Amino acid sequence: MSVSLHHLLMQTHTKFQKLLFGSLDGTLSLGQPKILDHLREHDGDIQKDIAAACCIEQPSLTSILSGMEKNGLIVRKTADGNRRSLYVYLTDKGREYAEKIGSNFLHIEDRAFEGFTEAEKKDLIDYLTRINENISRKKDTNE
Amino acid sequence: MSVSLHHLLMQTHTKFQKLLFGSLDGTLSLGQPKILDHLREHDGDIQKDIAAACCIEQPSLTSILSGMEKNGLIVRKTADGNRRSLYVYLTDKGREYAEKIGSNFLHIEDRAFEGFTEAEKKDLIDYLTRINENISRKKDTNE
DNA sequence: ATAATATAATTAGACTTCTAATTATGAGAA
DNA sequence: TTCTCATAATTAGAAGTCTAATTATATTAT
Repeated sequence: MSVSLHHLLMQTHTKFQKLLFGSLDGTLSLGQPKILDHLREHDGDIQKDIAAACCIEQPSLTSILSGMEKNGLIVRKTADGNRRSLYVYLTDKGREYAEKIGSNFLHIEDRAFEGFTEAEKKDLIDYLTRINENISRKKDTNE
Repeated sequence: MSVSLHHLLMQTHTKFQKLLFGSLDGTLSLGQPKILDHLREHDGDIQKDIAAACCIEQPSLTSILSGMEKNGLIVRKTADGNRRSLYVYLTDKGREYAEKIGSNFLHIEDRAFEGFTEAEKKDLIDYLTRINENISRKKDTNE
């Protein structure tokens, strides 16, 4: 019996996360890096969209953002007279950490791809994207 | 800027986990399935090895196993006059759930691999294995 | 044998994450 | 307008996860 896909995904994802976290200076807590990494390219998203992109539920995000706001990494604002949605923005301090995280992720990916040709890299990304689409699709129960 | 590897891993792994959990009957809590899946083929492992295989720290495992033992899914025993290591065994009830989990994982993997040729499947597994080795290796700091 | 070191598991305490329920707001229909 | 339904965020409470420190046991060296 060979290695299962889900076990490989678990192992690889967990190691990635731990490598990133270990590359930081101890200021951030475990749930924060992924949020900062997302905001780095999506500053101003509303909370609902951040939660979806970071693969966590909204209540989990509420909890993490409260800590981040208290520590001056982000601010939450309403806009357009819409008082239901909250728009989230990086502060200068948050931006600094976000850039650091982005850069560290790049280094870790370089290391992960050591020995890969460009074609292999592309294939892996394509395969994972297809896997992702396959399991995201609502299951066809009747055809 | 294309999708990053770590984001794809996060997304795919999380969806895998949620699909599996959603396929169960609500009896198990979130941390338990991966332990049962491991014990399915490694009954009698000591806790240290289970933690490593399931990519969690020992204290996290202690916490999950306590609940599982209380719910009659596993038992912990000493052996060989060694009172330091604890060997973990599935009960009949635990075995039932473990088999169910194994079978559900297979179905989810089938769905994940929809549209893949055998060669593509093999390549994906190989690539992930290489990624995994690359980021597991101690970093060469001086050569 | 005894002391020093290493190892397996646990405890303690903080943060993350989940689901279910609640609050507040927005949008659409009668 | 006003009622109903939908949506965004939060609260509440339980379980998972982490690191640091502790307990208990085993191994190694003197």
